Amino acid sequence: MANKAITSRDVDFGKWYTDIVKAAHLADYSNVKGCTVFEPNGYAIWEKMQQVLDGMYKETGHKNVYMPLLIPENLMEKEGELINGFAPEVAWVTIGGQKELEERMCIRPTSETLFSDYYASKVKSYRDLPLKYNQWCNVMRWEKETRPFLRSREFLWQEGHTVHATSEEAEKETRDMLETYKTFFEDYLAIPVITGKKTEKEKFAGAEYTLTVEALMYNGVSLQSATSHYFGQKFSRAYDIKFLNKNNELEYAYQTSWGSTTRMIGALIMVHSDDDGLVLPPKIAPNQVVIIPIGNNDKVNSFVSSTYDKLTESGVSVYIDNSDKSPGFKFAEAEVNGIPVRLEIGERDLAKGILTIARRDTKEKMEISKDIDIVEYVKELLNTIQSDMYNRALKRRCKQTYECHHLREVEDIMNNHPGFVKAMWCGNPDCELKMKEIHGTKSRCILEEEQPIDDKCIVCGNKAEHLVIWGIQY
RNA sequence: CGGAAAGUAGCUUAAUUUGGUAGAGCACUUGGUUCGGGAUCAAGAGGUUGCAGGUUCAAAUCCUGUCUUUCCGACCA
Repeated sequence: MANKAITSRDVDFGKWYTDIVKAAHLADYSNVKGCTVFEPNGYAIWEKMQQVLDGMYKETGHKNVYMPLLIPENLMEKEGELINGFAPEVAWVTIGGQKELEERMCIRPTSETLFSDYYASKVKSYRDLPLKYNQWCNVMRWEKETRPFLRSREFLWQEGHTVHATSEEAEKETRDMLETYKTFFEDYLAIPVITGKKTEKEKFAGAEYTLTVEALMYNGVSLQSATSHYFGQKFSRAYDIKFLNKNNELEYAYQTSWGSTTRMIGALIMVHSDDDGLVLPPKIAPNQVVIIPIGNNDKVNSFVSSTYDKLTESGVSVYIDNSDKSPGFKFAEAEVNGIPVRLEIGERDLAKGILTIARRDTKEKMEISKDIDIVEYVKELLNTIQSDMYNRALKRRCKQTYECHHLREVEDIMNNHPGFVKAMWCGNPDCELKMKEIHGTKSRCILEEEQPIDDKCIVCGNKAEHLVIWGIQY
């Protein structure tokens, strides 16, 4: 039976999304537009994401730092493209409501300026390089339209900023971090992604180029999910980050930055969840298993606690729902919250020598012998759920990806059943603008490794340069 | 930032048209009986009607402003 508090995702996807956010207690609205409260369930997912990503960064030689929240105006403006790109959404600070500070300051929308200024003072020699830093923090961008997780004015993220002695090394870093994101999305979030290069029009303000991880949501809308930028010497020239190379020549350093945000929680919802609530992939679920005792007697209680101990010792995150709600209520609540595996332990089953185990993703219920090696069984089930979730998402994305050779095909697709459109492009920004007239279809990224599917641009018919994935974006 | 709609208890809402003691269901608290798909009985608590002004003997209701939310455009992770 469907959850009464949740609108069906096939009826109204936008409403369904916010219903899930509220029903699963991920976030709540505050009195400031675009600034939400991260509730325990939502924040726990973020902590898990942080834990995994942070481990990956550390393994590849990155160190965490923390930069100030405020950026002085003169620092912000040194690199022209960045400030031009961000100007409309930068929040400036006033004191006591009206009084401007002696030096105007803004709340960071991103921290390239702060890192670059810092690096300028630290980098003297090729021996100082590379510097590979990352920070976990909040940033503020004054968006017009907001949605929990997907687009908020304040959001949490990680931003990596690195400096290198050569362009080769910096470009490799840009690629490596893109791969890290891809691995994280596919192996942990169970979300298949497409990677590629942003067009000039869509790239990060101030970057030489931007690499991106793009995912397709259940409703066929695409979501830019993480980005990795190569800056070349753009920022080092603006901020004067110079070092002496091995030939004793003064040279500007090469930089990168890469980021991923709490938007990933939104992606998790829109790819996997259903009308009964959240569905979490086991590898990112703060709680992987819930044990629901049914009835209250010594036999049940001792079996529950020994099962709990075994699972906990083996590293499975598990909790016992000991509240005095009815079993049916607990089942429904575990489902809304997206707990991957539910173990129902009751007198009736124990008498028969069995346990009931249910998986959240398929809602399948199985009866297993109570003498089975529960740790092994649960671990295998968690792995199965993880890969099944990925495969289902991949299958859906394949179904929602279309090769197009004519604009009218794109129009037909975006009208009736949106998704990723693969089509050739000549490289002219005017053709991107034309494409945008079709329900706001934008280039998501340039596919770099796939074979061309046509020799003409789908918009103007001139010689095609790139195979591009197009989509309607969040 | 332009266009549209909404805001009454934690949630869903009644009373707004025609100004006159803000009422219910779910959730919550206490006690009992229950417990294998959102249990049930009894009692109880919870509101300056988003906020600020104005009109009036009287405002949830009418007027003005403002904030928040949702949808549609423009901007964006």
